[in-house]
Amino acid sequence: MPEAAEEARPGRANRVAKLPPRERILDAAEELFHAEGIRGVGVQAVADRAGTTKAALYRHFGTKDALVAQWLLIVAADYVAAFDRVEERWPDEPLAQIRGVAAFVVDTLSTISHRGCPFINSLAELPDRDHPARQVIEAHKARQLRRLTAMCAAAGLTDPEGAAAEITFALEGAQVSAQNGSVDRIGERLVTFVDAVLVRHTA
Amino acid sequence: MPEAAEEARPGRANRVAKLPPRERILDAAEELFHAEGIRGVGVQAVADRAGTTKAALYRHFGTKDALVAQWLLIVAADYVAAFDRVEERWPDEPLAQIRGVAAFVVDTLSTISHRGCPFINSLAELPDRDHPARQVIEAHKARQLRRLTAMCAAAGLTDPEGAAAEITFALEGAQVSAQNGSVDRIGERLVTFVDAVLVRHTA
DNA sequence: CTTGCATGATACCGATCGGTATCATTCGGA
DNA sequence: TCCGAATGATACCGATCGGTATCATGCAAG
Repeated sequence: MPEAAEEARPGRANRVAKLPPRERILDAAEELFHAEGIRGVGVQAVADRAGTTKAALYRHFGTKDALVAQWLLIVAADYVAAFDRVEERWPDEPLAQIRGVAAFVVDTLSTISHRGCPFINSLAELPDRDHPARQVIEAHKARQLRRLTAMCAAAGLTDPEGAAAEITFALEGAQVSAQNGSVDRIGERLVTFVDAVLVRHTA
Repeated sequence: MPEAAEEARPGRANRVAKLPPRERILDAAEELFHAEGIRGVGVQAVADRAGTTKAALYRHFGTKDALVAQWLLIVAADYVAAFDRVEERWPDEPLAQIRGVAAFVVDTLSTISHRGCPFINSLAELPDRDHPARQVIEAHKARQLRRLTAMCAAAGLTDPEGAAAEITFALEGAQVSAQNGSVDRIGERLVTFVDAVLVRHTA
């Protein structure tokens, strides 16, 4: 039974084992960049984790910075998918959509256990405003705020921009607080909090 | 006029010129770590900026990690001083104290122009939970939350812990939003927001 | 005046960094 | 079947990293 060797490493590994190198590298990058930080992980470590070599990594991405940008593009796509999901699940119910977005962030709070939001962390690690990953981050933040504002407007809230800004505060503050672990019961507090914002902005 | 040479470099530099090396190093570290990130600044660069040498740096701090911890201790002391100030300025007026703390954070929002909160950034750059600077960060966050909770309790708010947690969300979320620049008029929004929290938790 | 300590300058250490070059192997499509 | 592209392995490059050792200077207290 030769294929039994696939279960040698548990979890993610065997699922990834036979993917093309580009996918394996992105998978390894996601894991390592998030766990150790961008500047704390060398390209050799990423290649090793992906079961390939530095040469293959540079053939596909050309630069470590480009790899970082590609990784953040994937993370951003997860958020886009989450917004799509809540819009599909509660059509014509913008208030439910907003609560759905908050619930999505609450879910990520446990997933990203104590290592925080990849975008916030990357922003701290990439002070260079010309870094290719910065464009990805800014585009993501702008898109998220735009969709949130649209939901607030559709819900008939007074001052949709203000409501969306406050909700953004709360979402990002919750992720930071979860990272440093000083505040407990963050998920519940965040939901309560977003509800309060919605109520206050309702005529 | 020999002392006229002191005004050769504008701003901070001449004030620092004749301080003992330890102070100059901490001053340079504060500037560089915040601007470029901890991992983005080498000890040689800190020593150069301080007008001294690596040898002197290691004589005083022993380790780069220890220097980072000392730097964060100073930043934390600034926050402690801010809390002391609002308590001294509005004794027996806890609501005014809380608003004063929020105003202090609003002030820092422009000071730390687009480079974010040193604690949040350092947390992203130091994934190692045993890093000496982590203890400084955790102690700071815990102390800040404790004092904020005490103010909320003194103000007679229902659920002081909840109110303090929500205010913490807002303060940290505002700093992150200021860093990525996606949200405008952050200062006003933060003040509005904290007021709303106080109102909602008032019986 | 002299002694002693902190400082500044410099060279050096091994390790690791991002990135490149070379070459044998493998594998899928014509 | 054969060919060409993609892959894996490995060695190498210059630069920089955190950290150490050495030594001459300068300054301040005895």
